[in-house]
Amino acid sequence: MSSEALAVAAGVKPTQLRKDLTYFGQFGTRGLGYDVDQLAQMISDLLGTNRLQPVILVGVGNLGTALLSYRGFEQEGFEIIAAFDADVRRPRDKALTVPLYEMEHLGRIIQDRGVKMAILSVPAISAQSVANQLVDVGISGILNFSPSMLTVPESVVVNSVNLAIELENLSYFIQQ
Amino acid sequence: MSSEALAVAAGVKPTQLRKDLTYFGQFGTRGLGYDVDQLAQMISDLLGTNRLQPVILVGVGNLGTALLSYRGFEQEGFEIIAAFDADVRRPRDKALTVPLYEMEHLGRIIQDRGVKMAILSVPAISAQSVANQLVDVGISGILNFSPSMLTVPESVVVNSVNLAIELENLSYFIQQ
DNA sequence: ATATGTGAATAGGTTCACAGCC
DNA sequence: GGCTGTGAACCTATTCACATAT
Repeated sequence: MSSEALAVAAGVKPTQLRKDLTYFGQFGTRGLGYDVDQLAQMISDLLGTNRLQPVILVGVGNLGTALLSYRGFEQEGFEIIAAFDADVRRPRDKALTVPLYEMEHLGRIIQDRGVKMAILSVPAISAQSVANQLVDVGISGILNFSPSMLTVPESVVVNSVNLAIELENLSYFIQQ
Repeated sequence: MSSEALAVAAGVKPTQLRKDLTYFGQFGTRGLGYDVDQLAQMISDLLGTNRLQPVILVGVGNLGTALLSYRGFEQEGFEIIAAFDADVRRPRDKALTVPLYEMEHLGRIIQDRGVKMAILSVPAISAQSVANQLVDVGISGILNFSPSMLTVPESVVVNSVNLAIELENLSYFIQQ
């Protein structure tokens, strides 16, 4: 497949796609294009999604519950192996398939299962305190859904997704 | 409040914050800083979040249900006034507070309520077809949660959030 | 003939440094 | 004295143009 065709599929320009790929090596054949399987394998290796990665989720409220039942993660090679909440007895409307634990078991489970990444879906007010706990037990990546700035050591990576801001963004660009 | 203090709160550099603000005007006082209330008002005007904006949601599955019960949107001035699904009778585990309609009522409700923006949380397979329907009934902004590239007319703005990609992103940066 | 890989050119965004104003 | 606003300098990212390989 040519960079032209791949670029159309990805919604970028062909030169952009080629330039980006070359930062990681040479994967195409001149006059021919790219081997899609080989390319997918390479990207999967690069992202670490070639083998199933265990992930935990902290904060099983509305959003947390939805993220637990969201199929998209496992399709990309992630498995949410455990969920944690400050109140495990709080009423929840769905029979969870993922085991739900008290916060005190965080350290043990992360260590036992070699978990590197955590999904954080707690209210803004407790986000920093839970982030601190995650850092303490050795988590190295946090996907933060709470609308708050997290302060963490340099060695820990935070990726924040703020759903309300995504809507605000859209609201700005459609200028009413 | 100084740009220094605001920048710390926002997690950016003070010069960045000042430069960005000046693209929309002059809001600070030299030697003194910014009036926070006035600044918040200005940004709210700019984003169109100064008055409550009606929004609809299409696709009431796992993620859609969660988004409906997510409080973050209304806090920022958005109200999800209606939800739509191809199958309104599909079993759902939560008593929805938002009215749920068949897709055929899309046009009428959008017109009646002056809705400009839609949240799209349908499976990837039906995303483009539903996006087309949204465009047809006059929606001008789509917040897309499905893992697919949407093709829409120039006049329509799409903002895509792919939760799995956000995790992959994190996975890459923590290089295992 | 066709399509990649890449240096050079261009565009875009961030930071610096300081003049200007309170 | 303190802090904003902003041109200039710098850095990063995208696009062009074409040599290179099949």
